[in-house]
Amino acid sequence: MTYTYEYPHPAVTTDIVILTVLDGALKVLLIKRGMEPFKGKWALPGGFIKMNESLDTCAARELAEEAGIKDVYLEQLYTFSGVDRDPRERVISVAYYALIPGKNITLEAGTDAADAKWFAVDDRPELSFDHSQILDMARTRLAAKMDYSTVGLKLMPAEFTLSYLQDVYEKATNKPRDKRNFRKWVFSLNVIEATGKKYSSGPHRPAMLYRVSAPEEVKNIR
Amino acid sequence: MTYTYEYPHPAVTTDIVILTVLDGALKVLLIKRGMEPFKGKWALPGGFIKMNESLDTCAARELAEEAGIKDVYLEQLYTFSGVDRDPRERVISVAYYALIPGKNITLEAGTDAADAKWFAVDDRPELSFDHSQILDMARTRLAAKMDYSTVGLKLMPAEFTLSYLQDVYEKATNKPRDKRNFRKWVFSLNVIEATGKKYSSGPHRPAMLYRVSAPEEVKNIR
DNA sequence: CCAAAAGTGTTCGTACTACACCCATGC
DNA sequence: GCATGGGTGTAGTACGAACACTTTTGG
Repeated sequence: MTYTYEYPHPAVTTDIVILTVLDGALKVLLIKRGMEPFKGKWALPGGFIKMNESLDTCAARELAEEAGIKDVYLEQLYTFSGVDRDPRERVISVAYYALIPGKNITLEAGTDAADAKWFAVDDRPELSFDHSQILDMARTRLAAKMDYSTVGLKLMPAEFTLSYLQDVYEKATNKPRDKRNFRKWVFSLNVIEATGKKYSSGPHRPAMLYRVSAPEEVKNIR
Repeated sequence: MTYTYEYPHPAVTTDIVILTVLDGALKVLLIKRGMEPFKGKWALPGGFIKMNESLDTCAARELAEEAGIKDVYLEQLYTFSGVDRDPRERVISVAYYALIPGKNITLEAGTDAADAKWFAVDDRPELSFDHSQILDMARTRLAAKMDYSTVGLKLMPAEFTLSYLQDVYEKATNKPRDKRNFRKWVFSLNVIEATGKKYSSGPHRPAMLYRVSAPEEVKNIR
């Protein structure tokens, strides 16, 4: 079956930058391409939009299909439209970024899950298409947004220590923070609460565990 | 001539929210539609992308064709993709916003220029498609961005007084500013410089005229 | 008792807020 | 000389930045 139009139409895809902090570094999930073009090279997960879904839905679907990831924070980033960005045909890509907790990540089997892998954003292979540019923009946006909103909490698991939270902030924004100032700042936001539990991780004082008070909400600061 | 694809492709358009401060209010340029759907109703200028142009180019072209406006600040806003946002066919719209100085505006004749008109954003007719939603987002984005960047200067003519600048900021962000504090703030940014000229507008002390130091640059603050 | 990370307060500087009067001009 | 908008300074407050030691635990 084919589809015919009176005027030429571009193809439209979503590409998703899936970010997390894992093993002490900001990481991105990449997929090894199984088909031309760029066969065997790494790329962001993504795919063509269907006629009966919105872009948000498309991004969420691709995330589930290609990476086995569901129910995560997903936000539209930017739309890329370079005329020659895809060698096959004219493709306009609406980029999204997703934030997921760095703990308890199991890459469930998707279509290509065997070829999905986490890479440190700062030590990544050459990417397909203009995906390197997209990744850079996602990273910049995340760093900026963590300073004026509470998106950073989307990188947190259900329960976490303040040291872990600080580490995630430092890795995601690539800036060191002072321990006492960071804690004062977080508490002043009124977005986390103590669970009452403690977490022992070695021969030293155990840390208090916290949770996000309103997990769904992302509020702007300032 | 027709165009055929193996899979269905959506149409892609750009829609442009052209904003300015005019007669003491934030205004948007709307165009009366000459064709169905929504014939006779007001809409944002915009149109379908061509196969050999990027979205930025498309937005700039539509701006020139439909409103006769060239060489202005233009920034991608968001991509709208509701399945039923256009009754004709599946259309994905990449929204842009443009900022232009409120003085010396002459609506040069474009294709539909006779039917282009400025409306106060707060007192506008019912809009076609989802353009009301797009306009609201542009307005919110502008107000936010004027607090942490120097985009606001894109609303300034070549030479302007500080009172006029303050008025534009107040109208665009919908918040009053203290005169002395506003002036201190602007000067601390180091983005405007005195021309040495004065401007008399009535039976009172004439105002100093200023210009933007680096007209092309838009820098982030904080 | 030793090593290791958790937890905790104070001081300082800067930036934003609030606020009221004199100045220069046209008529 | 009077009406009108243009132009200016200071004091108080709040927020971010810098900075070091005690606490609790496991081994």
